[in-house]
Amino acid sequence: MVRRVNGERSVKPDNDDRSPRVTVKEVAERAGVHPSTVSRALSAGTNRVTADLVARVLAAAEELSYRPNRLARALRVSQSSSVGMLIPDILNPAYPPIVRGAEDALRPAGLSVLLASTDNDVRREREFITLMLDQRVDGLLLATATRKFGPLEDLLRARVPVVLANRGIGNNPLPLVTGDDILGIELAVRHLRSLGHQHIAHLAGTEKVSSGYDRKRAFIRTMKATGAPAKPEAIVSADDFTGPVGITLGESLAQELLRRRVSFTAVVAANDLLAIGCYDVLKRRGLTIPRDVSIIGYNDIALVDRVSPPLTTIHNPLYEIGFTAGEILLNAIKRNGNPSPKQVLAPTLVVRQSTAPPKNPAAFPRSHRNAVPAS
Amino acid sequence: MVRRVNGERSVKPDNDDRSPRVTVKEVAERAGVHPSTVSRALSAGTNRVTADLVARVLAAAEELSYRPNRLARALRVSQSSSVGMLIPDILNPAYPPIVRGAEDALRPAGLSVLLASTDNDVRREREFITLMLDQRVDGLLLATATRKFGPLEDLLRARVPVVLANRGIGNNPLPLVTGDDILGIELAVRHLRSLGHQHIAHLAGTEKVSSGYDRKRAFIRTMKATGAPAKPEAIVSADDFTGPVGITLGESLAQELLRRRVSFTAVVAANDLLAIGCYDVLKRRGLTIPRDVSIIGYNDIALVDRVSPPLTTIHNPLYEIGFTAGEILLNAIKRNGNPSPKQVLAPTLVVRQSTAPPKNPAAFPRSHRNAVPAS
DNA sequence: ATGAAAGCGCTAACAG
DNA sequence: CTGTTAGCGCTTTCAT
Repeated sequence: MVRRVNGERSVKPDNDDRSPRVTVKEVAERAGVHPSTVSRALSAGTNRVTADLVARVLAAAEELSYRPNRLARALRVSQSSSVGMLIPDILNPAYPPIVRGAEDALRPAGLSVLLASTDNDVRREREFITLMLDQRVDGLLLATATRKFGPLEDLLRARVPVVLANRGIGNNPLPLVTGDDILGIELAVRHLRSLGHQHIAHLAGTEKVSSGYDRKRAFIRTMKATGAPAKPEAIVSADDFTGPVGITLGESLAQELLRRRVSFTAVVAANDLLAIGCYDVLKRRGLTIPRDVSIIGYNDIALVDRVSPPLTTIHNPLYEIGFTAGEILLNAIKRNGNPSPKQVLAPTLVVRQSTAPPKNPAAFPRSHRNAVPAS
Repeated sequence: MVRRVNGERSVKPDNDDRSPRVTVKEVAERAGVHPSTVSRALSAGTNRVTADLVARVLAAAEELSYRPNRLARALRVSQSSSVGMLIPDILNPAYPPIVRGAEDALRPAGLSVLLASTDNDVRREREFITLMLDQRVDGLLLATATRKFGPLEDLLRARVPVVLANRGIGNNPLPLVTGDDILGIELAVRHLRSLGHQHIAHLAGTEKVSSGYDRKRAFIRTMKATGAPAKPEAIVSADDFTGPVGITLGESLAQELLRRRVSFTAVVAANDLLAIGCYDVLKRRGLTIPRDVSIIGYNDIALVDRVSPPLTTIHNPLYEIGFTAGEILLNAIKRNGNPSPKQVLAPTLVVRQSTAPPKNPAAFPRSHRNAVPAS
């Protein structure tokens, strides 16, 4: 296609002026030994080769500034010393900490991580998974799983260690590390309830991923458990909209909520970005946070402690999730015991200034535990 | 070290129950042709193989769910179809957009991006560079360059296409894509000057990287050019502190500035994170932004439009920087002409609410262009 | 302890 | 147009 761009100067596929790199063979020549000896000296050191030969080989390698070709090595030993990691969106501030955690767990063991961002697109996800498999990664770290997870079959068949981070799949056959979404939402709702809120709305993430699904269910359950069952109209779901999770989506959800004319004095958002989007809409409507309505987010991403007002949120141990997932993957690769199928890390409530008692403190004694008819 | 965890079940290096994947050979057998024909059919399609053979091969490949081993291919053709990308810190919100841009430029061309975060550590940077070179990446995208750039020699010797993003090195022999830091700071300073500020401080980034260095120099120059030469004490530099760029560093810088008891009514920060750190310190001192002091940031990272008060800043086209760098690298890899040595993208001023005229509007008519004695 | 030879999976050069 | 042969750079038997 792009052939013959340069007319005269491309007789050969011009692979000649690129990196004529040093190989074991040349090191061997210089050290006066056989290539296989070089390999041994370099990997096993003085265990399988006499000390002075090791020295000679090392010297030769040094002088020629030899660097082993990892591709060749990987092909031979069928281990690439790399793992693939998939995240849904690199622009979503929740993921960098997870990535960082995973890297910190894997790197010291000599595993490099190949990162890819799928844009929440299942097609892209599939593509990347097969790409990484074709690359013969030693393991896979997925932070992109959806509840009904298409690639699952392929993955199980590929027999490569896989661990899920942050998002699980239904009836999970794969090890998973996640924050405790149920507990997190419980913390959020109870915080609001104890402040005196009775009418609480929920900006729900997509039910296609476990975090969205679990948080929504936990919301419903906890509301009921605390004697203030949520009205269905008070829950607006990301699934009714398109576009990436983010502030804009939060705006759409909040607008929809307002449109429904359901009364509420507080909202729990499925994540911080949605909460921020909600801020905007409410402010534009002339509402003040938290005086008119309280808002609580989820994840505790960077800078939400600086927005106006500072966001009360559920701190999700994102770094630890990534780190633990990395550790588990590492064990799986090294074949140390059986990985725990599921590891759930506890979130914490961090109270800042976006939540306060409702303006008209509801007549709602703390001891009262009976359900109020929904709607 | 972790040997013999499982006692009995590890006689062989247990490489037996892992992925017995299908190879060309097996596809060839099933299709009743020679392996090389399979290779041809799969890559050149109907150009170099009869249509029905192609069909048969494709069918066989499909049935066996054959996936080519990219490692083997890469070894053979000495092209890995991947490029390495280094960023200083994945937790710094300025970098994800650059990464995303680069990915968007490279992916459609079939190049996958291997990302690594160096933690601003030159040792780690070196490690990663050699690692990627050992991995035979087709090109390198560095957003980590320091002004005196250690690995330069190695890089030039390796003869692999390299392009720098966001940060240049002194007297650059490598293609570079960056925002126009000089212009950006000029915009910032002139904005403040036109508001009437005369005493402006600068929270400078490290001089070890071009952006920090250029911005600081531009600050000094523009201050002088607008007739308000900066006092040396009004410039505090990240180099006097340790730790990662971030909010905490911004706090340290601001504290140091205060400690120096130099008077100022505005500060231009070398980046948004420093500006946010400055917010905190000033607020804690009981100062109000922008009433008591104006602050302007740099980069326009996510959420700074939501902090309190919304940050006036210089919008750096980060995504475009990444994208353009990716394109240039792509051209270099494909050998299309010579890459432009340097491409500078224009930033823009985005005025929000952290800047305002100084409390005591200086007697400083717009037409006045003479220097005021410094200190 | 070291050398020889084979082969990981693929593709390119050469015949026919 | 297709089969044969060889080899990318490395490691790992197998001999010696």
